[in-house]
Amino acid sequence: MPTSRPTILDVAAHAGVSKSLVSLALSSPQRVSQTSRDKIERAAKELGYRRNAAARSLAIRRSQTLGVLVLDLHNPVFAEILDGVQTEARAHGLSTMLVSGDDDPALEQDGIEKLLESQVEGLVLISHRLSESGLREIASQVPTVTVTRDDISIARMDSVCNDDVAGARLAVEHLVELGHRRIVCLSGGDNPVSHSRADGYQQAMNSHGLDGDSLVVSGGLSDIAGYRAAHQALIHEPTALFVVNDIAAMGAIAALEERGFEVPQDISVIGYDGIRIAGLRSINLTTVAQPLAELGRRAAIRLLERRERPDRPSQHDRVSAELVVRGTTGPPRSG
Amino acid sequence: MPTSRPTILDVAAHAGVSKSLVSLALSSPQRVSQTSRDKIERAAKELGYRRNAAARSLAIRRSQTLGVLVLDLHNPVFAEILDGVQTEARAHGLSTMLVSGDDDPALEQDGIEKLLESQVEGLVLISHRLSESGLREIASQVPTVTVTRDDISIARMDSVCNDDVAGARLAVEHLVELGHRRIVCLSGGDNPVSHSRADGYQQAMNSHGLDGDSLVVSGGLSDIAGYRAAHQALIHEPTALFVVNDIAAMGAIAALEERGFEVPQDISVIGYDGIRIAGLRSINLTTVAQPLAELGRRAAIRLLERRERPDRPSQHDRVSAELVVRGTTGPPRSG
DNA sequence: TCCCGTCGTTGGAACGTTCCAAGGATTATG
DNA sequence: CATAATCCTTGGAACGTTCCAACGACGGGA
Repeated sequence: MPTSRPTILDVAAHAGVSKSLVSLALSSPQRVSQTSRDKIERAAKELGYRRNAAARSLAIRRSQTLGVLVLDLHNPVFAEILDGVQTEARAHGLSTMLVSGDDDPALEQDGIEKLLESQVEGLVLISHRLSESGLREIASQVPTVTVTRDDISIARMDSVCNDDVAGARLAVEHLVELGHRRIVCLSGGDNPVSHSRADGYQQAMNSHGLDGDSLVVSGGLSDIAGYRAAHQALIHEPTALFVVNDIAAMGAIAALEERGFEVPQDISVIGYDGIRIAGLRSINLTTVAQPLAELGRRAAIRLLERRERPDRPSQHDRVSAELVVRGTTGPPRSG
Repeated sequence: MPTSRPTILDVAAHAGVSKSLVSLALSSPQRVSQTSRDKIERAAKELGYRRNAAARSLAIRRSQTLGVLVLDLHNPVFAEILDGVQTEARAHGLSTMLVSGDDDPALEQDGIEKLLESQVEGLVLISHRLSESGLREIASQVPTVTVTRDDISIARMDSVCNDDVAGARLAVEHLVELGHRRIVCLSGGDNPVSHSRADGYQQAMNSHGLDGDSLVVSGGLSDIAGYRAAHQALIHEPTALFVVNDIAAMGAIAALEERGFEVPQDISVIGYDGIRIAGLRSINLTTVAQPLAELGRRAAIRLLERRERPDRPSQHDRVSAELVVRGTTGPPRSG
């Protein structure tokens, strides 16, 4: 700030060597003599030298950066996925650049534009809402992987998801084992994820001969949506609810308590996602947990692979979710 | 990816004009003729041209980017603060680059290094844990503002905080108005924020002549810490708890319910921070809400100001917190 | 003794932009 | 009709790196 930052030339002059040698000392120290190395190190420290990432990325023609787009920073799953991306990226010497769509498609588009201008070497899209053609265009320019969605398949684009159908079955199995029969599913409305989870529910119910007892109430993915859907579900006197995401499950529990039902004594509730807060003592939600960080890690790995081999076939990873039994499920009262 | 990206020269050749004109058309279109502008636009679209941010930032000698360091991505307040930073930055045509310290001081240091190498034009530190000398060095290189902490004052560094003492008083006032007297404070351990909030509690208790009833139990800022501290607090038969942050308050509520107390009928609980999840139906926590996005917005503004006038005196903003009454506070049973 | 390989070092070109001084064309002014 | 002013356009230098070909010095093998 005081004056402009020192450059490699300043360091070179100060150390009495050429700029090339400074550059070399910075990137592969073992290739310069001990004496020069010392001089350079000292000079750099004295001047407070710091290399200029822009110049570097221009020269080497790669940014060493991965771009990450999240739909909305407030979505609690995002931080955990991002964690995985960052860990893996860091292990390979890459930085990550994050932009948030803030739930606004225009900003989302804008953010991607920024990332591409920054020459990111790969793009992780966590719950985007781009059109197929938009995706196709992006994927043609840079290695891209979508996390959480795999409804669109595009050449040169990979995806990483959990197996929603299997996960939902896990949830139902758990309830059935506890002795429940009248299990209602609170679905999250019209999106691929909710559909798959509702499917899994249906399959599991059928395979236990509970077709007659099965019922899907469609709501939304939010707290309030879960709250409302639970009120509706109560008409059918369920002994357990399978809610397709944790946040909505939290809303559902609020509704049940409001109506005087105790969870899990009167009605059991199981969610889906495995977000951290749902594990806090005051909620203690039984759920099907996605390995969120693992999703992020895999996404980063796919990107690194495709960077090596841009034309390798698309890969669609499925990681399996895991039942986490906590305090909101138990045997039914009369079971 | 297919071949290397088109550059401004490719566009120029394709449009039959000079590179300089293309550059001009991109930055100030009104200064080139209609015909050239059209040709250039068409050429750029056809080639899928996208400007190279690295080259640009090298040439103009500024990155147009703000750096943000967060202590830990999982901290629920972070997203909301970041929101404010991004909104403000965006309004001024700046991007933001986020790095997370992941609760590890080495990574934190590393992240800052990365940001500085990227020539960020300002740095927002959200709950850092740097030493004073570390801070001083950073602030000497780039406009810096700390959010959430203002215990260290350094030339050329600004800070943005809420007024914890006043906020804590607000909480106590609320409880006193409801008729509570035996109000216990669950503090968050040995950090500046917790101390200030406990101070505010003490002041408010004194000013209502409740010195005799005041009691501070020291715990931590986590869910479990709140849970444990609540158990301790119960020994003193409080009618209300003031917990210095929302997450710990959630833990405290869990403890109370476990011991058979109903909230707020038997014991009222009020938190501090105003994190979004605590407002969900299933928690519905009364709290003192910091204007989190506003904190972020202000931080960005300070940075922009200092970018203009690097040597203006340090400014320490205090924004005021606000009482948000929800479902966990009410009149005491016998009041 | 001469040549060759190795080691440490160097200047120059390149990366893709922006900016500036200056060029040419056209129009306005005396 | 000459000159000035305006508008649009241009080439070249700069930004701070990395990389490459090439250099001299030095030691070892023939």
